[in-house]
Amino acid sequence: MLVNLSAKTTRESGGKQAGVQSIRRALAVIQVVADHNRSGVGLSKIAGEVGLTPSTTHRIAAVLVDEGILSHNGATKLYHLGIGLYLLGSSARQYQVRDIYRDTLEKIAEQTGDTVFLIMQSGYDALCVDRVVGNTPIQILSLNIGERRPLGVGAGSLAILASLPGDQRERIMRHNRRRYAAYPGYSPDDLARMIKMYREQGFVVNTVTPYTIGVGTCVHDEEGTLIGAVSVSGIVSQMDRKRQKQIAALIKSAIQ
Amino acid sequence: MLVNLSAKTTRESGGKQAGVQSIRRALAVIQVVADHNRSGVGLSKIAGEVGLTPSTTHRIAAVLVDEGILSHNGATKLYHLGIGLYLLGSSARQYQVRDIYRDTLEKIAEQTGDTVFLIMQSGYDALCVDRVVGNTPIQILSLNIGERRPLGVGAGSLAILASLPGDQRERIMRHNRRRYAAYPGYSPDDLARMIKMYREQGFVVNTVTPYTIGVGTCVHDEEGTLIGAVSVSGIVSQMDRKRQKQIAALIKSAIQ
DNA sequence: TGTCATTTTTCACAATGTGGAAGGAAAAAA
DNA sequence: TTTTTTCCTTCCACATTGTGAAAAATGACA
Repeated sequence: MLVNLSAKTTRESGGKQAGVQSIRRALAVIQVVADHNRSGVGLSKIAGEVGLTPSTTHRIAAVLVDEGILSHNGATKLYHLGIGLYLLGSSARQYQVRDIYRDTLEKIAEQTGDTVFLIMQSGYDALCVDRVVGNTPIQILSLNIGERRPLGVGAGSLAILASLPGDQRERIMRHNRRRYAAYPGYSPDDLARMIKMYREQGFVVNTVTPYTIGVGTCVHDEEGTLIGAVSVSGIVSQMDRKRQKQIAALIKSAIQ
Repeated sequence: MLVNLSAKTTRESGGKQAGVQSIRRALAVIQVVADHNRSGVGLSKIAGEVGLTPSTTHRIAAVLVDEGILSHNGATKLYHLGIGLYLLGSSARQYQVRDIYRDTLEKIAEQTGDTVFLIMQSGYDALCVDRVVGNTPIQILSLNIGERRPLGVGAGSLAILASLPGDQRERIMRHNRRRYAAYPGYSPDDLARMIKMYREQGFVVNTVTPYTIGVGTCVHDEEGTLIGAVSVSGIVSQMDRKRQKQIAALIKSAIQ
């Protein structure tokens, strides 16, 4: 074998799981085409960039075209992204707000030096839609983009829960009751206290990962509809009461 | 084998090409998750819908999660679409206008009964971004969504070329000179004549597929920037000069 | 505590995916 | 024009990769 992408000489060695080579390769092909989507890419260039033989690349690209993920121009022989990929991506519209708040998050991260999160509600969950890290040496990365937590767990997550109408909030908390048990400091009493805090002062402060503190507040659109929440996380020692208030004020002014 | 998705008993039988089973399966898994993206889906439901065993489905879903295409909630065991899929879909932004003009195209298709196309420029190509078929028994489907033609070939395509500034137009026509040769009725003289027609009367009429005629005109945004073109295709016998003008007027009023 | 419904891991087997080689097709050079 | 080069596509023997039944693990519910 000329190329050995995932460095696997025998099954299961190397660490990566086995049995999915071709799927990984297909995704790599799609990524290369995405990188050259504007002008299009030829087969041999794709093959070169993913490190496969032209024949294997051709077979993979042919299925992707057949499935509408890529499109192929018979005259120019160039591959572009297909309508199928766009439609699939459009199904993932939970991430759309990301584009709107990117700049705002970056601004907050720059001014605080801490990690900033954009959180949205998704059913009974809080979904992390975006994350920007600051330039402070210690960053809180316990929550990745695309990850979910029970609605209520985490600063942004809790801010959303607290600002929901009472009946919805009750239903969600009842549904998540068992899930809260996995997090220390999320007893019904703790939750009630934090929700009250949010309603009184307009932001919430809490801890999910030990030794860290998050400060969060909700984001609404011009009409006052709830969109999601923005939160900033740092280590406990750098998050005294005064700084918490400053950060809450900073978030609010950044999101207008 | 319990299930036989692409009906393939021995290699290469059945018609579909061999050697890509797992990629097709992975795409099927993504599609099922997309269908249940709002609420999330469990493994056994995915397995049931794509017709695979839980173990195979699990392996496929695990790679997709690892690659960020899907996301998986460890607590609820539900799968959702991942940020990776959204980002890939965002790379295919050439299809974005589609969402804006969908309704307009459908309206035109209903009123004319013919096939309506939304065409955009993409480099030296015209890209078919959307297509809506009418209710007339004969429909012109020679151009599929995602397909490309040299800019200038086709009614919408030609309308775009004709409305570009002179120097750009020259450069594109020079680049495409050889490609035009594949289409009858696309000599330099023919092209010049059709471009002149567009500039004089605001729409263009031409033939790519024999026995069919397309009528096309450009779409601009509020500021007058060129977005693309809309065209209507029907069979020659139903496209006399009078109807061509009617259709051109109809398109123009529909797109405002 | 035990039962039931899931998800996850394991493993022997062969079907699927592989890439070298050869055939085409089209562009570039002579 | 013909030759050379480059790139795309098809073919096929081989073994790596993907498969699914079964077993193990997890968790919900009573």
